Amino acid sequence: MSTAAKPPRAAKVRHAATLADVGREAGVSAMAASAVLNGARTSSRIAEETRSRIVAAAEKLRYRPNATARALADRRMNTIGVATTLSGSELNQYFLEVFNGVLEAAAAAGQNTTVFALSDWQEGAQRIHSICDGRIDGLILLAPWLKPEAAAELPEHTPLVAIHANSELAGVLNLESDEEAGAFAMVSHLLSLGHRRILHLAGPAESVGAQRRIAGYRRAYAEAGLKPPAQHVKHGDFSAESGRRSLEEWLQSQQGKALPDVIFAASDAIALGGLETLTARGWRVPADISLVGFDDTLLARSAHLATVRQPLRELGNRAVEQLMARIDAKHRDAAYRLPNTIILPTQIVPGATLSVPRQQPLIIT
Amino acid sequence: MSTAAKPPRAAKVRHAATLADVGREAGVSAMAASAVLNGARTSSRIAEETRSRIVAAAEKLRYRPNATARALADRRMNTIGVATTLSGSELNQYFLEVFNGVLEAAAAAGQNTTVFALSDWQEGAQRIHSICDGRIDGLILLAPWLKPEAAAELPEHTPLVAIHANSELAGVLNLESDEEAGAFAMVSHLLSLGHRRILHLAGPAESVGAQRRIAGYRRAYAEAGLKPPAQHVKHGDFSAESGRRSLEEWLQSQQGKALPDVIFAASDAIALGGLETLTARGWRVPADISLVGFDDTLLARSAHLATVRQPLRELGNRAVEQLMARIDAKHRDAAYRLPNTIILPTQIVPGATLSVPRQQPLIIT
DNA sequence: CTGAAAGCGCTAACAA
DNA sequence: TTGTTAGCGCTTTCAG
Repeated sequence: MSTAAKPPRAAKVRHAATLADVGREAGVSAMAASAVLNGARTSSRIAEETRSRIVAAAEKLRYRPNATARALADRRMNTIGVATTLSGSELNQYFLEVFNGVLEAAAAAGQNTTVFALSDWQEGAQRIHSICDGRIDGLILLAPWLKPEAAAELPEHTPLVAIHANSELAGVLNLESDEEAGAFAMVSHLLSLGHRRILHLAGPAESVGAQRRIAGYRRAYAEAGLKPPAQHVKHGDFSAESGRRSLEEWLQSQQGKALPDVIFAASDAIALGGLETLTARGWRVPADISLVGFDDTLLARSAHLATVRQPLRELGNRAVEQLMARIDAKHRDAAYRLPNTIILPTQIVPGATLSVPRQQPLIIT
Repeated sequence: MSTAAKPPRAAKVRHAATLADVGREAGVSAMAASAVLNGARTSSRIAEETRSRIVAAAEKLRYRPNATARALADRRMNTIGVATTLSGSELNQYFLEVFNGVLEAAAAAGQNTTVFALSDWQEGAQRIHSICDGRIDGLILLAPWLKPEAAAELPEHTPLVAIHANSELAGVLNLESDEEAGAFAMVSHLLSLGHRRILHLAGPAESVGAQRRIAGYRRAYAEAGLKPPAQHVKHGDFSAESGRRSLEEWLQSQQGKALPDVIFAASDAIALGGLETLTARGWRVPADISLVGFDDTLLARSAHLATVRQPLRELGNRAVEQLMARIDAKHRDAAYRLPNTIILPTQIVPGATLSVPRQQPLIIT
């Protein structure tokens, strides 16, 4: 046997050279190496000569700092999480746009972003707890649907921010856009164009977002001194498939009556689904019937759909900004569970699917 | 002063109760707690009585395992990374679809997914190194464009898998779809419908993906015993904006000549951009001119664009599957840098934008 | 200016 | 069956 110090254990997997390796190579301690290579505010400055020896050694050994070790010592991963339900097959444009905003702002703040795809919000607080285990410094909840009981169980040690939460979450900032005002503005605009029979293809009855769009729809009629036609709000979910089916069902139930002047869909996806149904039945948009959506996703823009713009990307930006503020506060040992609500404005987007109503209404067959 | 043992340091930030806390509470050691609460294969089984005491203590203290500590000890984060360039404003449907596949497969494998948004592949290997620092167990490179020099510098200690790499990467599995065959099949189909003047709006000349589509386009003519019309390949990039502009430019350069029978775009985005240009000039699709794309993104499906399907979601699935195999191999101390190539088939997707050519060609004005 | 020591929370090996 | 010891790689006091 030689005198070579045998390693305490056959390292399972070597990640790369460590600070200790570098120190050994340069003939200094690991902390000297740390100070030079990663040292943020290690007040003690290292002599120029030592420093260059260390740098050379690091270079030679291809030293790479290990993020998990640093995270353990710092209690900080420099990573934020985004939790959402990416339901099955229908690709979610809403998610994509918000996510882009998150990515953008996170990158600007020097943070990484990890995505947690929940199968269902009902697994809720439990799952969220298991996410907040040190691997992320803060979490964005994207359109969470949590029961009040679940909300009370949310982790306390990780800053949380929600976007379009379906109910208030104790101690969690909620970011939203002014959906009621957006719906109000759009429907008022439709009324001012002369439309009267406005069919609203709404979202789920339990969704506050859907409720707010309906409220805006009703208020627009009210403030115009008009009454919305009976049976002109049809619930479904926010998907294209739902838009297709739900319009079809509605039309079947209204045979022989007048075709609406315009369809106001609660999402772009619904609108595009509805468009399929209209086209399949041979109606032309907007000559025979106008169509407007809600969200202003890329899909809408590419279809030239008139819609209500929600500032999706900006919601993502703002969520990150607020989350970072809370993370920093926590690390400064300040209060970081600052509940609050931020509401961004919505806005009407013109498009090729909207024009004035026909003179003579068509009849539903 | 009381006799209370003062803590060694005022804990900067408490994550949650630790195993030591739980052990103390239950009157056992931390490793007993570890064995009970997290213990995978800690052979020594704990007495039932102790176990329940530990579980109770954990419950009471709301114990949560700390992911970073575990990662440091295990050298494993149970997280995979996806690196890509998400260029500026134009939302990337290609990314969304692949990413969905990745998320799906990663979730099934119990892994999380973190996204690294590169500003540019040219920062390349350097940036990728800084990503592979223990925070992820493996990395998927999405459509990387790396110079050979950069490719040689890729990290060795982290398994890597590429999707649609623009050049072979030493030691990195590359997943792709058969673009040449897809283009060949589509153009052959167009020819069989009687189309002859097929304008190909291609991608960047340096992109191998673009080159392969062009190769398929040429081979289809060749195998049909025909010659492609002169000046009927126009380069651009893969975006809608490019499709718009590049078709416009081409049309301007071809004034007075016959309008092509059909446009074969190298991406759905290009096709949709081209559609705008055609519509703006008053041409109807497919009555006046047919249009087909490439990719089969959601955008194409929603526009009923005829296109060539690349199995984007499946590419994401497969990338994760292969990556996991390599990560596992590495942890078993087996070889994990297994270069290879996997090519998935492409397929023609019918759509409303394709019909037979006009009898009399229109003239470009 | 530099090194020694302790600890972040967890796990694997070895004693008891 | 359980506790002890020794790290994973890095940072941060605190002495020298």
